[in-house]
Amino acid sequence: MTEKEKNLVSQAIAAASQSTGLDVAVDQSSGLATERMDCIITMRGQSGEVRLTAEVVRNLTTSNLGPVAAKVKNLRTTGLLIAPYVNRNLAENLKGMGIPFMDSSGNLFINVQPYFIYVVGQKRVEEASIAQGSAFNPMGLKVIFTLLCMPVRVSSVYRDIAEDSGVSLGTVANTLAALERSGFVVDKGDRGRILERVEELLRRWVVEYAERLRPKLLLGRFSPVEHSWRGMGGPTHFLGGETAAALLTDHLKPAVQTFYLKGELKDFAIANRLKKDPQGPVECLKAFWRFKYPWEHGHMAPPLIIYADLLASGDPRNIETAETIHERFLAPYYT
DNA sequence: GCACAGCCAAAGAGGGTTTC
DNA sequence: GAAACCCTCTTTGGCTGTGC
Repeated sequence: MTEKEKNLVSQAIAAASQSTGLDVAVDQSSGLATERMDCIITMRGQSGEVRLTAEVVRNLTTSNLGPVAAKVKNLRTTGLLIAPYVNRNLAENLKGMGIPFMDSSGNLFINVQPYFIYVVGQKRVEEASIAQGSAFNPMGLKVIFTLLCMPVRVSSVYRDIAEDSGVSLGTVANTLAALERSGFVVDKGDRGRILERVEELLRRWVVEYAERLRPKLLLGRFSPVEHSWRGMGGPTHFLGGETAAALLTDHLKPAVQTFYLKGELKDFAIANRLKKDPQGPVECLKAFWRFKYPWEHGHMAPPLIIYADLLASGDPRNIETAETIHERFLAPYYT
């Protein structure tokens, strides 16, 4: 965790102690003082003690609620989301999903035996902005995406990684250095570099992608004149999100059709008779990766993109389908 | 000596904030 | 709402180190 994330944890703990009267603290043996992202929060009162594995999220919004929720749910122990501020709407959503949270203003939801605590509506306190580790800025996320799609690439020379990721050499150097500092990349000297804690890196990438990179990739939304997404996808555009997931799992009827474009938006819109509509069900994003993902569904975006799109939607059925995508197309390559 | 890989400093671009 | 300012991020280009 960065210093500012540690500060956020400290603020949230202090606020939680005040609003609940419980003794809330960080288990110092859990790794808060290290570079690890998680830490263990203990809550003690007359009824007993509970231990929760905390995940710090700098900027919790409805758009990244899905991936964040999935990440916390996937923790092996009971998770706890710590954010700078959780408004009433977000609090209701998190409570509905059964995800414990606390913020630096004293809002919190805990439903872990023997405690049930729900505090909402506390006003936002002045918050320190949480600095982002440089690996998880938009350009860094492109590099990490390349490494997650092709883990062997981590041992390639910087220039090849830069080319595949569509970023500069300096960005690759900065990103790999940051990943090394956080233990996601280990330099084995003559034996090259290796990716570590891949699953954790993947979960973190998905959250940060929804929040920081995906909004920058959005080229526009459209209404289809004809409803004919089946059979689409090719060298200049890839199916993503619900559209690809529907074909891969037969578990969804896509409400939103997502396309990642290599070519010009104008050409794609004309060819497919799309009408500009900010609320339309067709979304077009820029395909930022430069490599050919090695799988049989060449007309689709890489599975990591599909997985991230589904989680970013925040829809419970999409989140369920995302986990199917994860089990079938991602997990086998990381474990 | 040459080619390649990695690192680093400086400059530019872009986005956010403040002021009028 | 527009302009000015500031800060952060990213790229560029050159330097150094290493291997052949």
